[in-house]
Parts: sequence; C-alpha cells; structure tokens
Amino acid sequence: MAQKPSVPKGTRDFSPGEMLRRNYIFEVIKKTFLKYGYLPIETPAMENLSTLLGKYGEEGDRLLFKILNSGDFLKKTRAEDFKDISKLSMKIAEKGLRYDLTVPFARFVVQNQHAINFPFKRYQIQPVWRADKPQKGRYREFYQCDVDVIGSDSLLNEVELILIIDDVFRELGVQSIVKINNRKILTGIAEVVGEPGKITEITVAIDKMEKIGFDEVIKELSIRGLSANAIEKLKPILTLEGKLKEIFPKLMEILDDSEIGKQGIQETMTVMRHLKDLNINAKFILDLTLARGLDYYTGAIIEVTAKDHEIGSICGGGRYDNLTGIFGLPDVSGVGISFGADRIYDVMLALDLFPEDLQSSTQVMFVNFGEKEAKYCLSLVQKLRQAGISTELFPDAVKMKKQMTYANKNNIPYVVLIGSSEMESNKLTVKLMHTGDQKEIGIDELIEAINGKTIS
RNA sequence: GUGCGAGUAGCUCAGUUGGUUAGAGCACUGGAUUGUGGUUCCAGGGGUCGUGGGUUCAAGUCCCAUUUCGCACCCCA
Repeated sequence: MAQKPSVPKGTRDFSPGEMLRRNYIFEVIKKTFLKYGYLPIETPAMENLSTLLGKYGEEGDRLLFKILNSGDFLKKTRAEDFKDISKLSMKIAEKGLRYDLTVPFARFVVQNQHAINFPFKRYQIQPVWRADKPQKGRYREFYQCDVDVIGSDSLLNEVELILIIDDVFRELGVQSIVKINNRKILTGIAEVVGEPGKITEITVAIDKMEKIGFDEVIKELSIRGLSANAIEKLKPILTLEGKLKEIFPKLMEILDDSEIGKQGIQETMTVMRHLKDLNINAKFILDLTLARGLDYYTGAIIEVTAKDHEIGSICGGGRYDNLTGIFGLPDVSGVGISFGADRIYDVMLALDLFPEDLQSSTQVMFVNFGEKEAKYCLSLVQKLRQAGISTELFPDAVKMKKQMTYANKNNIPYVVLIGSSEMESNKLTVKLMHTGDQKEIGIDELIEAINGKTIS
C-alpha cells in the first residue's frame, strides 16, 4: 500500500463547507474591528527567536516551534554544545513560528514607531503555532484575531474592548461570559498576605478554583511553598461573594495596606461602572481567581467563555504596560484582546449557530452536451456572470446523470440545459433543483427572474 | 514532560473462548433510466487487519517491542 498521507499532529485541513463557516466568523470579527476604528496589519509567520523567547514564561518557551537553520545547521556547533539542549538550540535555530500576535505586534510598534500615529489601534487576524499536545479545543496551528490599542493608558480602551467582545458574540449568537480581573489586585493580594515574591504561585493556584475547588487550591498553595500564615490570610479573599457593590468595599479594606492593590480595584471599578451604563448583552463578572498565564500582563485581564459549551476560553487578553520596553521603547502601555476563531467555530458548530444559507456559491450550472453545445453556452454563461450571477459550465460532456449529481451535491439551485432543440428555438431549459420543475425561457428572462428572485 | 485508551476498505465501525475465502453502512463505478439529480432496486471494484518480532498445527484475535492518533494532567485561544 502507498504511504498514507496525513497532516502534522494538531493541524487540520478545511473543506469548502468548513471554510464558508470559518470565513463567516472572520468576517463578523473583522467588520466589528473596523467599526471601532482599528486598522489591519500583518507580520511574518516566523520571527527571530530572540524576539519570542522569554516573553511567555517558561512554559511558553517550551511550546515555541523552532525552525532549524537552513543548510548546514551544525556549522556553528561544537562538541560540548551537545551537552546543553538550550545552548544547542540557540546555535542551530535562529527563527521560530509566532506563538501569539501580541509580541510580534510590540516588535512591529517599536520598529515602526516613527511612522505610527499614537494611540495606535490595530487588528490582526493570522494563524499562530504552539507545540502543545493537541486535545479537545486545542490545536497546534490556530487563528487568533487580535485587537490592541497601544500608546494610551485610558481605561476607556478596556471598556471599548469589552464592547467589541459583546458586539462580536451578539452577532454570532454565542452567549458569552466575560470575566474581568486585574493583575494589580493579584499583586496587592500577594503583598497583603506577606508573600510578594510568590505572585505566580498564588495566581496559578487560585486560577484553578473553578476546576478543582477551594480545598484543593489550599492544598496546592501549600505545595507551592506558601506559609500557613499567608494561606490563612488568603482564605477570606478567595471566598468573597455577593454583589459587586459589597465586594469592592470589602476588598478595599483587605488591600488597604497595598497601594498597587487599591489602584487595581479603582481601575476595575471604573471599567465596571462604565459598562453598567451601557446596554451590554454579555454577562460580565469580576473574577478574582482569573489569573491568565502570560507573563506580560500588568493591569486588567479579561477572559471570555461560552455559556453553553465547555471548551476553555474563546477570547482573552489584558493590559501590558511595558511589552515594547523589552524592544527598546519604554513607557508605552497597551491593551488588547484575542478571539480564538477555532474555538468559536467549535462552539458554534456544537450549538448549531451557523446560518443556514452559507452553502453554495454557484447559482446556475450549464450542462455540457458536447463541443458544439458548450461553445454555444459560453457566451450565455458570460452574460449571466456579467449580470452578477455566479455561473459555471460543466467542463466535460459526460453523462447527464453525472452532471446532475454534481449540481445536486454542490447545492446549485438552477441547472440550464441547452441541446439541439434549445439552440434552434433560441431558448433554454432551466431546471429548478429543489422542486424538480423545469421551464423553457429566454436568457434575459432567466437573469431577470434570478436577480428579481421571482423564480424558485 | 506524566498518565490512560485506540489503530481492520477512501470514511465510520463490527469481527464470539484463537479455527474455512475478514464483514456492514456510507462513499465510488456500472445498470434499471442512451436529455434529467435528490428517493428506490440490482450488480461491481476496493484490505500486506499501523509496523516488526514471538507463542501456536493455526493469529485481525494472545504476548513483547515500536510507531501514529485520540483523551486527561500541566498550560492555554
């Protein structure tokens, strides 16, 4: 047997049917981004590894796809390099596939700072790659749809991004839950419990609250090296419940000794207050257990899940105060979110939310009866196309059954038959595929009927 | 990186305590219907049973190794 072809692990082909639905999602997202005044950019699939490494935490570095240098990639290595994998990989790979769109964007901003008009609002819809083990809702190649504002500290940007989230999911028909938190609150909590150096440990543990529950989180905190004293102080924070009006004052009290913590609460309250006055469809909630793994977030953090389908987050983001600083442009704050198109697709498919009429593009197919007939059809086909009706002529004069089957499978609603008698009468026979009826009419009549929708 | 499960026709899968020529549905091709699809009926093609080794008179079935894929953990869109 010939070698069975396949695609690399975690990557997928998309059939025409899938592409029509995917494009529908991309179009809704893109249209919304444009409506809010964001401009498109694109960056290369690959970046220098120096651009990518160290931006996503230890786990992120591990999940980067590295590209082997072309030619003799061992040229620069020495025997002792082979003892240390990370040293070796630096010598044999200088490029990597992008892991997200935010870091390449930061690089783009730094490189093009003189040409950019700040605050810069950009959107970017491109695939990213992660060397993760694939599983449900997780792919090694997937699309992110990013919107970011860079060069503005205003919390109005946070509000705007949440409005975009609401807009997109409202139009797609996905019931969404927007969770909001702030890294400064988490930093404040770490300070108040007396473990300012253990922010990562604390956030990673409490991030699992929903999944593993209160008791397990406490256990995990202890495993991660938090003192019993600190854990006791943390407990009342983790169990905070009730309405926002009640939570905020309580939090203020708890974080009274932490300037940064109080600032985080202020920011979150401001955003929430704005949102409250707007007509928002999505449920938005303050979730103190929301942490998000990416290292570069410094302020607001946002994560969106689908209410009716468990698949992880379908959109996420936050504010980063100094991402461009790493590339030599300090004090430029940005905030952005990223829609996960592939997961949104999975949610919409599972909940059957795609519109029905995304099917075929061809409206009319001409049957091919032979060389003479096909030649006669060509000008008529062009006439239909010029009238804006997407039309095709079957390329081969094969059996009619075959041609009809083709039209049927592609959901082509009208089939035109022109044989010798039609050529003589200067008319055409059109078959309406959903009813099976057929009638003999002229070409102009057909165009008028289709464009006027008086035929069905 | 850790754990669990599965690889049989193009696809989805069945295959009994090991026992003739490995089956079904869908898809494909031809016919009923030479200018008529979607429904129906008839016929046909298509398999080194993931790969390598072992046990046995006999292996799709049991054992070992290997590989690929899926699921969960970690982390994430």
